This record gives sequence, C-alpha cells and structure tokens, in this order.
Amino acid sequence: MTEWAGSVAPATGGRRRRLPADRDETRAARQPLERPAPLRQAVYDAIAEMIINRELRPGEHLVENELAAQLGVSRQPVREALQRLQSEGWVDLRPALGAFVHVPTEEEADQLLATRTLLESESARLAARNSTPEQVERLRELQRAGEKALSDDDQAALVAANAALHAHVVSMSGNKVLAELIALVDRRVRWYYAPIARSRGREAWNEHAELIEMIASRNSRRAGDLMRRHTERTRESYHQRRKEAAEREALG
Amino acid sequence: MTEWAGSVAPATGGRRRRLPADRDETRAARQPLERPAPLRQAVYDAIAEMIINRELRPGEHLVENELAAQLGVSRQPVREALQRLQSEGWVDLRPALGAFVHVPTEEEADQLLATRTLLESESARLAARNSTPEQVERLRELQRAGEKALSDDDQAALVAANAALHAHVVSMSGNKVLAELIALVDRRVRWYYAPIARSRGREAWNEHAELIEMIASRNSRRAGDLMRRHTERTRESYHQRRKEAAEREALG
DNA sequence: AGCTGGTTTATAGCATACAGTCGGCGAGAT
DNA sequence: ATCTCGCCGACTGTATGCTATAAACCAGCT
Repeated sequence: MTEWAGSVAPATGGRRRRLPADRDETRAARQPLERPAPLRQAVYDAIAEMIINRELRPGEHLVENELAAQLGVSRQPVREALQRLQSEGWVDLRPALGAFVHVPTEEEADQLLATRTLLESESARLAARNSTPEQVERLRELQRAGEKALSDDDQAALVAANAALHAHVVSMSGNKVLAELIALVDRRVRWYYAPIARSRGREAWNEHAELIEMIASRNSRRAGDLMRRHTERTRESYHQRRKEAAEREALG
Repeated sequence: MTEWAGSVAPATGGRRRRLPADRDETRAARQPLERPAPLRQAVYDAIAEMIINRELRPGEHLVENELAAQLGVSRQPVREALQRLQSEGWVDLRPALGAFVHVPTEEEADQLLATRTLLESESARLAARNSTPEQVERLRELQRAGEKALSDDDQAALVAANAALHAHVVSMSGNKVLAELIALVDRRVRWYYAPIARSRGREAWNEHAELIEMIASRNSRRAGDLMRRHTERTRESYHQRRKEAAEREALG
C-alpha cells in the first residue's frame, strides 16, 4: 500500500470535479438532469420487490451469485444493493455469512405500527395547518377514487388510492425529513401487513372523508387526532387479523 | 449471460447454508457470536467521523481512490460504505459523478429538529409509562455526571452525558423502531448543530432533572410534554445561535 | 475577447479474479 | 454406534482490471 500520510493531499495532479458550491450559478440553473440510473438501483428495486411479495421468504439466505445470475449482472451491483437493503431494514447482513431476508417479529410489527401512528398523525396535523384549496381538492379526488374502487370491489385500486391519499397528506406537511421516515416505516408496515389482511374498506374511507374535512378547515388539532385514531384502528385490525390467521393455522 | 428463467431454481447442486430458523435450538442457544467486522464497517465509521468533524466539508467530492488510499484499503469496501452513508443521509450519490458530502440547508435543519422533538417526546412518554426504579437510578447517575461536567466546565463530558441520558430514555421506551429513527435523526442533528453551538448548559440540565422526576413518578403525559419543551428550546437555541453566527460572518 | 467544438483524462461503474472463512460431511478413533 | 477431527466445497470479503462517461482544457472561430 502507498504510504501517504493521512492528511497529505494526494497530489493527483489532475483536475478535480468542482464542488457543487463552485458552480457558476449565473447560467440558467440546470435542473437535476436525469441521468441513467446505475444498475445497482435496478437491482435494489428488484430484490426489494421480491422480498415484498414473498418470492424471497423471511430468513432466506440471499446468495450473491444466484441473485447476480438471475438478474443478469455481476456480484458487485448486488452487493451494493444489499448494503442499502440492510440499512433500510429489509435484510440482515451477517459477517462472513451473507445476507438474510429480515425475519419480522410480532414485537417489531407492533412497534412499527405504533411509530407509524405517531408519524402519520403529526403529518396530518402539519398538513392541516396551511392547507390550500388546491391541495384539498386533490385529496377529495383521491377520496373519490377510493370510493369508486370500494364500490367496484377493486382491491388493487383501493390499495393504490389509499397509499396515494396518505402520501399526499404527508407531502402537504411540508416536512421532508418526516416524509422520509414515514416512507421508510410505511413500506415495512405494508410488508408485514400484506400477507394477512386486505385493507379495512368502507370504514377506513369514512375516516378519510372526515380527516379531509378537518384538513380543509385547517383544524390541525382534530386532523392529527383523527389520523391517530385512523392508524390506531389499522393497528387493531392488524392484530385482529393476525390472531385469526394464527387460529386458522392451528386448526389447519 | 446464462439464460435461466427468472424463477427456475439455479441448481447450484451445492449445499446451501441453513436458514437461521433451521438451527438446532435444543443445544445451548449460542449468543450472537462476535465475528470480526468487515472492513467496510471500519470504512463507514471512518468516513462518517470525518464528515461529522468537518474534515470532509459539505459539498466536497469524495473520490473513491483517495479514500481507499487514505484508509489503506481497496475501492470496494469504500463503495459499499458509501452506499450506506447515502441511505443514512450523509452523502449524496450522483450517478456517474460519485459521492458528495450532503449539503445541509436551513430548511432541512429545522425539519430535523422538529422531527426530533416529535420522536423524543414520544420516547419520554413511553419511558415514563413503565419506568423501573433501577432505570430511574441510572438516569439520576447520568444527571449527576452532567452536573459535575457542568461545574467542571468540561464540554466533552457534558456532551457525552447529555447523549447518554437521552439515549437511556430512548432505550427505556422499549420501542426499537422508534429508537432507530431517533438515532438516525439525532446524529444528523448533532452534525448540523455542532459548528455553531455548545450545549445549552445549566438550563438544559435543570430541565433534565424535572424530566427525570416525571419519569420516576410514571407521569407519562408530563414527561412527554417536558421533553417536547426541552427539545423545542434546543431548537430555538439553534436558530438563535445560527443567526448570531450569520451576523458575525456578515461583520467579519 | 468570448463563445464553440473537439480532445484529454480523471473517475465512476461494472466485471473478474483471488483469498480467507464457515459449515457440512466423512474417515478414523473410541 | 457415536464422537471427533480434519478435509472440502461454497460463499463471502477484498483486490484489481477494464470500459464508459462526464468535466476540464484548448484550439480555432466569430
């Protein structure tokens, strides 16, 4: 290994990318400029999806070579994707053993749901504080989409509308950090929830309607409370269905 | 590229690691068994530390080769560490350009602090619900350590005691998911906060003392409220000091 | 002088190669 | 037969090599 002192500038002699701060801002501010996403991104998405819809089951050992071959890439992008998957709670990386799909526990599910309640109710509270008519109109649109899916008994559309509605409330909160955390938690909640439950249906959408009215009238306190109760009921429903599933299995 | 259909078992023919679930649990349950941490972990820690204490400044371009050489490893572990650093908000990875130290903004700092308030107050509330005398005693110990550091005017010890106290409250909450999120947020808060402020000192520790009493008496509601106010004041102090710093800069 | 195009080169992304480690299996001992 | 020890293969962890790309440079033009 070369023996540079830690602090010595490595004297690459070459040119070095300018810092973003150095950018000449007098030019037309160039937008983020869509660059081709690296392979590892696609790999990440692919693996996450496989985990979510149970093609890869909890506890399963993810062998890098297999994933690489399956996806038609080398091990490198796979390993990088696994890093991200770990820090987002999808897999556990055990030194020298490799990656294992995270095994959900009852305890963790409950804590995720509790945390979700906290985060979502705060986002509703913030959303109500400065809601604009346009934003509220968008919420009502999503509500109508949900109602329609409900009467059509279209589960997929129902789930989509539900996610979109919650996501819009979150974005209305204006707090991006909060939004990030919610995205993280919600995705895992859905993973836990998926195998045992359909969405709560009619009841949930009545609660949505109420919530939207509170947001529209900028009643932040009640909006927050409603969202808390709404997500609490989801949590109860989770435990209920979970218990039923356990009983079915016991009989089974 | 080999042409397996996606779903076909790749028929490695070889043996495959047993799933953790398969383990023979009749034998003495083996503890996690400390394995040597991979290099990437050390690399992650090293880079994170450099970012936190400003050896790597916001916006700076992290060149993989340089980091690898500096740390005496190859590029591979560096790349993997950068993946994790990205998903935890320390660096931004731009396709084909590489890693740049995340540039903190005023807005983000405020949102981080607001989110921290939410999470910490919830953890205090939960901690108070089922506090045991032993846990409370530990809190009092940490409080005494803080008071001592205060009278000794020992900044480092003060910061350490403060972190330890908050961490213990979080662990008392019993919600690991919440704890994870707090760890994530707090670490970034400290990063933003560090360059412009020392801890609030005497005032903060008085608030701690009050909080501990509420936790001891299992008054979850007031414990939560106190923590909220406590972190809110930290937030105000942040903005105050930030403004002062900006003014100094304008003059200087 | 300032813009504009091609050229150069540092550097990220990906693939491949190598080495160390862990777990299972079987041969030999008891 | 059961237990122990060492071998063996699979797999991870790490290093290195190759390629594509994007930014800085520079020459020539306006």
